[in-house]
Amino acid sequence: MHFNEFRTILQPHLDYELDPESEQGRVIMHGENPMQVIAGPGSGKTETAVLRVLVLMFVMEINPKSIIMTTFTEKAAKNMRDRILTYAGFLFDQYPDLRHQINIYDLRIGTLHSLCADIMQEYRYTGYQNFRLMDEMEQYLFTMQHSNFVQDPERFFPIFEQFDYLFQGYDPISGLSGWRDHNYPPNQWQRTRAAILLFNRITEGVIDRNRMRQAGPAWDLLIEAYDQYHRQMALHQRCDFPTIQKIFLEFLNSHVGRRFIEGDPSEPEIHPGIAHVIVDEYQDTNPIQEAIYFALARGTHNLCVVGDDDQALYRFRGGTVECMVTFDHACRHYWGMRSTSRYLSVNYRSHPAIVNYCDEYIRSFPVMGIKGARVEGKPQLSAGSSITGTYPAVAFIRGRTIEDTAQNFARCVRYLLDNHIIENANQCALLMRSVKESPRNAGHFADALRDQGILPYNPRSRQFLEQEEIAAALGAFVSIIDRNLQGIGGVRGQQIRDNISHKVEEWIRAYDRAAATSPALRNYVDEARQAIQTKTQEMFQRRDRKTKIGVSMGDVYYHILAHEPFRGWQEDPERTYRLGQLSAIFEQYASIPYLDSPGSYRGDLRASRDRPAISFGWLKDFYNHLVGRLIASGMNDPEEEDIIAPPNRLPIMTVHQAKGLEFDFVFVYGLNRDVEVEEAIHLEDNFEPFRQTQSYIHMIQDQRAAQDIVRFYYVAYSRAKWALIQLVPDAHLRKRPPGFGIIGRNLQRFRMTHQL
DNA sequence: CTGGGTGCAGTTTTT
DNA sequence: CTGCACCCAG
Repeated sequence: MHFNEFRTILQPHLDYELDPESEQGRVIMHGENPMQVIAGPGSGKTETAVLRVLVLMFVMEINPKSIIMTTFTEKAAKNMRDRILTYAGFLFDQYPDLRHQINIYDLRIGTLHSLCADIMQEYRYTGYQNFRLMDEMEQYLFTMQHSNFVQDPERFFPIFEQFDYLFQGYDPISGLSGWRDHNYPPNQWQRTRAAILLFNRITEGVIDRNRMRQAGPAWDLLIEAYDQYHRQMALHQRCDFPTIQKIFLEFLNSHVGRRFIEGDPSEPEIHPGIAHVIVDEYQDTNPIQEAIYFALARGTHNLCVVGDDDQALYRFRGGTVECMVTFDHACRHYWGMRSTSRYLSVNYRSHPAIVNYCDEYIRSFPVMGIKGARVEGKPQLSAGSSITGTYPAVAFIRGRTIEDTAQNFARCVRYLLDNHIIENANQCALLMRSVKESPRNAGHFADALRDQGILPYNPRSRQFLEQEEIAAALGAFVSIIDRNLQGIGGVRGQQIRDNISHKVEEWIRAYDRAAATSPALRNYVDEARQAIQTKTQEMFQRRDRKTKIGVSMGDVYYHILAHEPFRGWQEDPERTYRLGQLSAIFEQYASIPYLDSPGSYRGDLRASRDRPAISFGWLKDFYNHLVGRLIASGMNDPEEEDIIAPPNRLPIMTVHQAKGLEFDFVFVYGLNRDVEVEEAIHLEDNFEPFRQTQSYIHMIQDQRAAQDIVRFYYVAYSRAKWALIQLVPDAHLRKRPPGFGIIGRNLQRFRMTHQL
């Protein structure tokens, strides 16, 4: 198909001109060799990437199977796939025969992790056979129980000292902040968290292990712990998120991988090779992902990366905007060639005043002018949307206290609705750092909205454990296995014991409330407890040296759910979803094998050898590992998959959640975020000397911390289409001289706008 | 408008 | 434990 036909078919479905001579057109029509597309907010970067893929398939007649397209999140990947299917549908409608020639479903599109898993599966790569990819919770439980870093703190003490900054934060379980007494190791939860951070860093940072080993005893020990953790994963056929990428990189360098990348002329249908690699959200790429992309495209050099260096938000995950800023450098390093740079700088999303505000905002910070902070030669944003009007498109709302500010905000939304400036509350969004409904965070805002008769939509408020059905299910479970809460006595640390028993008592009260309406539930719980009691008694009298009771956690849990009120609750999809999540967590815990006895799992209730009861050690581990983790983590409510916010609900979200989205009215709260050098920055610096690809950019920690904050607000501000309204309680202005530091400048800038 | 005392709550994000 | 939001006295 010629491009002109392609354009004629699609143009009626687009709200902009598809022009091959425009900057967008040049991206779409770009042929061979590496290209980076630097695209500002609202410039249609995903649309451009999608059209490029369509042109590759329909105009340039590239086999879909040889095109790889990836992005950062599942949601974004789904969005891209949907758009491609929609546009491809229009093209097929005009040329039905093409359906037989172009199989759109062959396109390799998804998050990098899902592609890694799929491709290695397809090629039956021996390094990744029957592995279970662990999610965050599983990795946590697995690491806690299988890593010597956690299990043998004496040996790895030097690492704790070396990375003491990983133990500085507040620990919700022990109620302590920081690692106070260096005569003792940090507690097991802190050690687990640190182990995961360090292990993930080593993998994601593409670390040269030999260089690290030679750097000193603590580094040598770290590699020892890392290797031991990886041996455990291999032994138990498990894999974590960074490691699947590491294995994939090994696959790409293997014989099979070569066939995948370069193709197999004897079977071109099955192994066409990789012709094009297109990566969206490239600014959040980490070194191992960069290595994967350059490996995938090594045959043709057709690597197209799309992103906005100013919207990099994922340093905590090892993401480094450096990958974007130094893309050209990387192309020279890997392939000895230069890349083409394209800039999409017309914003089609926002009112010109907002575009201006965002652009001036990011350029007003001297720290953003440092070499390496932004892509060189990046043009200013220009406004291209049809939104006009002389109303105050950038404004702020003040209040004496947080509560006042929240009420003024809710009144403003009410006003917008009453005067039909907006038709639906879901045209707005409230963006803030934490959406927990506590007084410092979203609490007052959610309440104020409700007072105005506007329901907030806040599925990520992490109120999992506070939900009646969850508390009741856990309470029933504990009532069966440990009615007197004896196992809690095995948890070390007074404060920790208190916190855990406080929570567990809450659950038991919730169970009591549920049982009050359901005698059958109470019957079951009492009988089950009795049965376990009898069974352990028998085993004890028989002097049975085995400890298997023959009952699993899952059995008990599902029997609980089979009774009222849980049965009735299962008609509510949200409650069902939450109970399902709890069962998944139980299942994850249950499936963790014991270190010493293969074939036996945590999920099997164990009897004590010394007393007629459930094993104290088993109960202790249950509280320590599962209950402790549940209390510390906080889980989110189910979210509607395709809907950002249901009708008549006002979404409250974090800036990260809002990334990639747009709203007519955006309210931003929490402009007083302070510059702090977080642990991700320390880790970056600590691991930098061992990276296989050395960094070209050297910025001091404070500069990187400041840039992160500027980018954070930039993402928030640039979500707004019609109006951007900042919410500022007086307390946030105190002790912050305008113009002083990042926050002061932030505050100075909003003061130049209108007060509502 | 400032400073000290009191009371309460305790990041966030992804695969 | 630390840090902030808020209150009230000056």
